[in-house]
Amino acid sequence: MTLEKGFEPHLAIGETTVTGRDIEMLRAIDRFGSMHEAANELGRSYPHLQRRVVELEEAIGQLTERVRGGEGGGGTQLTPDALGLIRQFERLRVELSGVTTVPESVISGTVTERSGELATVRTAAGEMTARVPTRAEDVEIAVRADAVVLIEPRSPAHDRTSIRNQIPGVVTGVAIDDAIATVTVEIDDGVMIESVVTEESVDRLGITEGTDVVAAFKTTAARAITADP
Amino acid sequence: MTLEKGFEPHLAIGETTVTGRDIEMLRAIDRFGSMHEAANELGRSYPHLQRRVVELEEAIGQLTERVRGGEGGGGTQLTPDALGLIRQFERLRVELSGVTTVPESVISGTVTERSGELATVRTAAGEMTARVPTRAEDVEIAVRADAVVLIEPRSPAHDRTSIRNQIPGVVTGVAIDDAIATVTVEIDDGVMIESVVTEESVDRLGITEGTDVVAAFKTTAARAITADP
DNA sequence: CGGCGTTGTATCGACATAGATACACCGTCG
DNA sequence: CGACGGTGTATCTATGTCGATACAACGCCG
Repeated sequence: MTLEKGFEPHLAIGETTVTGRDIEMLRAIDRFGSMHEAANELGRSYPHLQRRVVELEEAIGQLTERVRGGEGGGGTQLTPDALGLIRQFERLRVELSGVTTVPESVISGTVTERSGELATVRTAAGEMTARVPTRAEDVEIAVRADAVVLIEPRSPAHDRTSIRNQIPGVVTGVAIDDAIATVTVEIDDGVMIESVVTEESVDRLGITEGTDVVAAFKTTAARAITADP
Repeated sequence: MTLEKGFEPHLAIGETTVTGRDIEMLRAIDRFGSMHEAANELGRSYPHLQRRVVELEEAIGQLTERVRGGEGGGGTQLTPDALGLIRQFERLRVELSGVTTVPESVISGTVTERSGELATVRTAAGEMTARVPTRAEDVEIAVRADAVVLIEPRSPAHDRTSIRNQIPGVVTGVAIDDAIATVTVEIDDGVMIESVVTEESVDRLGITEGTDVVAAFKTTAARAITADP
């Protein structure tokens, strides 16, 4: 039984929310220069589509230049704001899909010290700092693999960065697919951290199975959730 | 006009998808030990709620122990699988909400070279590498602020890490809230990158307005979308 | 000046969703 | 043995969504 992670993005302003359907609609309007043809293409009714455009504009501001009559009967062009809206939505979708496609490492531990939203967590692989939104004792720290940096050991001056969690380990696996490598680092017996890096970085740092590396990640990229409820 | 980023998470298996409403329902059943009281609490009709439980179980497997008659008239208890499902859903929600709560930086540029899913992008602030899923020419690179590392300039050996994008800039703003700082770095005239770091890092690196820093992020954490729809 | 293909608007009907109601079934408890 | 409070199920109805239809308004074009 494997459940597939999914999501539906939206952008909200006041009562109205811009959905994927709206973006699809705006893109069709842009493609055809006509709400009528857009409605046809999408298999939607023109009256509702037109109504929706007005509704969005009432909430967000001008999104279209609609002309009635004239050459070709008229038409509808998107404003730069509308194009920006489409891009913003697409960025949101891409970033969210990053969550569902990038692997995540989970490390359990217990909170030893708190400071605001941050906390120090004692784990099998040593102490780490993470964001701990809820008041919790036993936690699981989750780190996205694309937030994990691999550092060559014995290279100096790594307190000169904002990366506070730097955990030495040994590479136990390297899987390369289409110029992107997923590197598994064992930071304690049976405790793994995954990192996705470019194939170029793997080559440059000479990473293969058995290599000593430091797996590093920012405190703000590590999120803890309570382990129990 | 600021649009608030949002999303609706779900878990899919075959035709049926588990929504936030389903999770809310399961949690209410767990709280009361009774589907009837759960329906009351949520203001939902018992028949549909009961039907939905059966539907979910047909897709996922046993989620409840439902007994009819007996002490207190019977009742419904969640199985460990159901509790695991709730946790899985909650974790997905937390991961996704990371995207909507952390600021993103957007940098436009044009693709100059491709290698698999990766590409080199020329921007006003120099060349960067990013994930570019679609075949695109003009792109926008989006980077999450919690993936941006701040590095002290003139510190050596930063080719000894898997961070390929290292862009010098000047700090133009530091906003501290609850031990977490949002640092704005100007990497070119009017082009900003935001980074969220701990207050501790801000102090340690001596970051204030006007400080020279290097804003760095991994290629795999930078995602590009087409600028033209 | 009429035709054409748009935008704008009112209205109807099909359909899905979800609450409301009613009732059979079940097993313990007083 | 009947009351009680739960599960299981059929059915009706209110509601909202969305496509379908119809028609007015508009302005270029032949």
